[in-house]
Amino acid sequence: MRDVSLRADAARNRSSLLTAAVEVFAEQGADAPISAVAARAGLGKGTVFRHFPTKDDLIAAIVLDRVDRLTRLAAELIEAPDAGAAVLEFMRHAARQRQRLDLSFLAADLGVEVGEAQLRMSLAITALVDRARAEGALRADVTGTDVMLLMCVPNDVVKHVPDARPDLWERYLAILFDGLRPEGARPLPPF
Amino acid sequence: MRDVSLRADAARNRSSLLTAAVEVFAEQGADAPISAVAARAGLGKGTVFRHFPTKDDLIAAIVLDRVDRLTRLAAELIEAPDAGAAVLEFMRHAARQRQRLDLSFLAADLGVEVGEAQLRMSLAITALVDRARAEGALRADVTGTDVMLLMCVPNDVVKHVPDARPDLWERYLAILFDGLRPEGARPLPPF
Amino acid sequence: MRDVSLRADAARNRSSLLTAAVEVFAEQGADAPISAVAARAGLGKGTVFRHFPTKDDLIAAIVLDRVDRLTRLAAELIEAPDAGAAVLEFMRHAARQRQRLDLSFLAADLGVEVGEAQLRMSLAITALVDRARAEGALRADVTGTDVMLLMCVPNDVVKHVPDARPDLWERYLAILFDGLRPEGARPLPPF
Amino acid sequence: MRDVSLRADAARNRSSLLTAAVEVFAEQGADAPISAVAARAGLGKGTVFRHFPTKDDLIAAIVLDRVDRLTRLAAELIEAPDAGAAVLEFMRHAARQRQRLDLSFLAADLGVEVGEAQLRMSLAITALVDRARAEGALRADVTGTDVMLLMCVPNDVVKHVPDARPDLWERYLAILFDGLRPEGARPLPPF
DNA sequence: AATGAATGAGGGTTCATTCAT
DNA sequence: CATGAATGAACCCTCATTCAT
Repeated sequence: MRDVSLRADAARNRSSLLTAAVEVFAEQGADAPISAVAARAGLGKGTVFRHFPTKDDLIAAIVLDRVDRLTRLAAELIEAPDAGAAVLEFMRHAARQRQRLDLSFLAADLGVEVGEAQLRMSLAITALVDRARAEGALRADVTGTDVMLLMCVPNDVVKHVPDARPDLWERYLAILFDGLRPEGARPLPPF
Repeated sequence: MRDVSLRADAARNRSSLLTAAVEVFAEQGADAPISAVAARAGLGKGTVFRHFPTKDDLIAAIVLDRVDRLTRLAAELIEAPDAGAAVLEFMRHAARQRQRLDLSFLAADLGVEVGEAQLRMSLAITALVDRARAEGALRADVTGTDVMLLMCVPNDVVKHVPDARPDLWERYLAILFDGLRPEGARPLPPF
Repeated sequence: MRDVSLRADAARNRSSLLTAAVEVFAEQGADAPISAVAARAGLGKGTVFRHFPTKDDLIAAIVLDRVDRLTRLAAELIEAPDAGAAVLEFMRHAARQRQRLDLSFLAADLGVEVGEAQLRMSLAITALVDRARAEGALRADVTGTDVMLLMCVPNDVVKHVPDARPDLWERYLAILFDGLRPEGARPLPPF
Repeated sequence: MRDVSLRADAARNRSSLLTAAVEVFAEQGADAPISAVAARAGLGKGTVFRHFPTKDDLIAAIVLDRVDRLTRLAAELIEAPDAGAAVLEFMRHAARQRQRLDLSFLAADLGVEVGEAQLRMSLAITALVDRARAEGALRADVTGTDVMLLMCVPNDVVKHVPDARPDLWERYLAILFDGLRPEGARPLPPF
């Protein structure tokens, strides 16, 4: 009973830390000190290291969480009736994540676990995109990898606009998605 | 003549430093140590300081150079016969710069000089884009600011792909530019 | 009790650091490197920062300690039966502090806290001096401020004598105090 | 003819540098950068080192100048009719030098030349003081060394008073000199 | 002889990480 | 388990000094 409760505590702390880290890194960038994360979570600095032996581990955990979330989303959307709308919906979700951990969350050096998660996400997105393409909702020469690479663009772009309206990213998602549609598509350079 | 040669030495060093800094920052990110830049340039650490009193000054110099280059390019292209092709050419150039100092080079806190240069670039791009739009080469609801924000995307996107072919960015420029064309354009959310 | 012991450790270190800093600054001047202080205290460089976020904070802490000590001393001596002897005693104590942080500890830019402490000290000294003057133990035209400015002189003077006997400062305190006595006093230029 | 003019140039530069150094060190302290001295003198940094191979050499030169000046002054005053007034005059001169190179100009590690100059000054002052003491203008137990050590006190003391009237040092010279007079003198601790 | 560019040692400060309590 | 004190590597920056021009 006791260690159960302890584990509950630990799990709660781990979760607080992840939340705090996402916030802090979003606000201050990924080079924010660990102490800031600890403070935000209302915990001691040492506790962060108990849960994440390394700062990189903490970042990896954040990315893992995010990637898995997107994988699940893609898996759900695969059953949507309108595949094109599903891809758009997927990109909308990806872009909405107002986290400063931008495209770099695709970085290669985040450990095996994250790598595997990225692979799973890649497969799920590819499935989604393949279906949309088959239905003619996307241009013929676009792949799941393309979508994966592009999905953060709206958010990234907007990050550098001071005082932007919070939904400005939708504008760039729209432009981008128009570029993914079959209408008026010109042949793409190879991948 | 003599003091010219003196300055020639210094100017060459300054230029070496800028080149080295672009390379190093591209490889390691903008938080690479100044000493790495100095080493790459084959110069002493103190020499960097002599030319750029602050690391921020160094970064600002890089950005200033890049921005001014783009401004000049836009100014030249304004006279091109095909305005749409000119915008594409402009974006191609912007995307080709293999520098990790990505979109963030639009950041606000780089000093007045850079701010003014950014404004000049913004005006030049807007002129270019306005003309292309007037000719029907771009969708009716796209602005110079949009292009300015999007021009680095191809490069940014590709940076996270390990072992990518060096011209992969062209693929994403093509997608993006298709999104900027009038064909199949659906109305955009406001800026 | 336990966290008391934790704090006891930290407090001991803080105190070691202050002691070490006083010694090192006395020997090498206030521009001695922080690392020297740390080494003298047998602690890591970072520990100094933990306790005193800035070198100036460390200096301010030393000065604050010294000023408060003198304020307490003056407050005690105000009840002494012989006010003239009390002032002499006070100056003796002030001069005895073998610290190279000499008169400059009256410098203005040490932060509010030190400023307030200096004010308190000033008031306490003035009270002491006023009483002594009223009793005829000091010349009529001397003020607390004068004493405050002069109290470090014996120590300062002696610091430049190589191989001086350790109590040489008493000689100059005697001369100085004779100058503060009413006997043979000639009118002073104004403050 | 030419190298004569060159030497004249050099001598003028040397003198400019000394003046500039005195000013700069007085304003910013002795840790002011050499470049500040060079700038003040309107010369290049390298020229400073041509004249004074080391910063310490520059400081030594300043001190040497000052010490010799005081030696000459003492030598002149030895012939004054009123020996007591002569000592006071001497101290007045010493105190008037508004230079931040305070008492520390007695420091031991300034090189042989300065050491010898200090010795000469010491002898000259001692002669002056001995005569004044013999005439009963100074207390019987005061020595030339005492005066040498005390002569900078007025200036030192005042340096720490913000917004002091420029002649405030006279006040402390008066107090000090009253302490050196025979009236009311109490026996001194030994040297 | 003068200049100022180049150098690199050294100082203050930050922060990931370890560890005693 | 949690805490936060201690640590030291690493960074930016300053400046005395050297040296090519």
